[in-house]
Amino acid sequence: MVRQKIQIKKIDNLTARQVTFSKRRRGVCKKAQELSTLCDAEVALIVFSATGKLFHYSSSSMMQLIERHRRQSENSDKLGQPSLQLQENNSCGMLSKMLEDKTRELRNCNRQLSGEDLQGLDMDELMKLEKMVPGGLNSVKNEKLLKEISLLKKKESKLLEENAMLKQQADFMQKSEGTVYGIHQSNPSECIRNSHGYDTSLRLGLRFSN
Amino acid sequence: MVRQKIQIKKIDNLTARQVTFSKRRRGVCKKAQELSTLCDAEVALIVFSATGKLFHYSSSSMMQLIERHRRQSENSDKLGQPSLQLQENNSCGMLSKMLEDKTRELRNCNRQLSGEDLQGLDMDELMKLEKMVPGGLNSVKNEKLLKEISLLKKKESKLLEENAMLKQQADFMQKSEGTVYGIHQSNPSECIRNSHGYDTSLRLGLRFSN
DNA sequence: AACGCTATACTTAGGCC
DNA sequence: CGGCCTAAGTATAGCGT
Repeated sequence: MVRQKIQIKKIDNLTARQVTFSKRRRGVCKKAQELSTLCDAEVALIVFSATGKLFHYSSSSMMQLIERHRRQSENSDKLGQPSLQLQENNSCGMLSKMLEDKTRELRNCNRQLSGEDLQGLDMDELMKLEKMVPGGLNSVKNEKLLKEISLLKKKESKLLEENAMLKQQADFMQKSEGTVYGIHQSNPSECIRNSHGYDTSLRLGLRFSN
Repeated sequence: MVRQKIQIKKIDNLTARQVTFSKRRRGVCKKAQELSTLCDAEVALIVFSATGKLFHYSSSSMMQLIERHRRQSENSDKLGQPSLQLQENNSCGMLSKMLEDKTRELRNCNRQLSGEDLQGLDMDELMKLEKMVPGGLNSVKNEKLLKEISLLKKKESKLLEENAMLKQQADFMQKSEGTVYGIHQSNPSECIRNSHGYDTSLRLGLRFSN
């Protein structure tokens, strides 16, 4: 329960990641808003969740801010770009290059999933693939095994408890045939305790004297 | 020198405002970055200082994110934007849309490879998969876990057996004695119940005649 | 999944260079 | 403007519900 310092890297556990996302997303939004208010700045924030959901904040008009950003960043690129036209072409070119990359990556990915052999890939691509497969299967499986173990352990202790109970019961019956069964407990030391230290006889609503 | 809680309103003092701006701007940027890394989200942040200076951060391509935002928010603006045609004709937009599709597809792919989609599978299916996947899953650790599980299962069945026997014994003794164990509750209010309010004696399969 | 809690990690106001 | 410092104020990880 002691909060740990966390590494800034992708959170493995899906649920935890979603929870953190929703918490931190609100956090960032708040910060962005505060910045805008406190310092009279214009702020736009766009967030896409891993599942593609969109969240955004902007201190004024998002469109306006984006427009302004586009103009300004063009200007700051200004080291004598041959022409605006060319630059536009460049962004398109960049996009299409990225598209190409993604397509190739995707192809590798599918190959991997369908178990095709990787003979045709070169070293670089193999390295990339290695990074992409972090032994997820192993970890999922391990988790399952661990869960099963803990479940079994719980079962075991329950059974043990019940067992002890029954034994005691049998013992008692043998010893005290025909006696009176009062509701007092004269000897605390005979109190039946389970592994948790609780007096189980209480739970049964039974009391036996001897 | 005692730090005050600050109001979220424009800071009057110019210098203080600038200092705060620069500090908080970095703060927000960092948060945005962390969000993107931790939660596998795409984040774009645009900030204009009051003096018009531009700062920005984006987890991937700012252009792509803005494009995507534009499309997505148009979609949520619903029907018949006249700009739809225009948008389709915009080659950058089209490229970026394709890129986005690929990215999403790739993400799904990677998710599958990294095991997130395997959470729903049961052990048998996992074992099957294990045989299909080349990476050495026959780790010592796994074997140990499996051994522990089988041990626990053995224990469990032993206990169950023993338990059943004891119960039988108890039953038998009760019947053969045919006696009354004064546990009948003349006063319901005296029934001791556990914290859940259940009468546990039932759960133990014990019966007392009266 | 969203909300509440609490201890702890992180951010940052206010100083001073 | 950017660093460094400290104490105060906030955000949030890890729980439970």
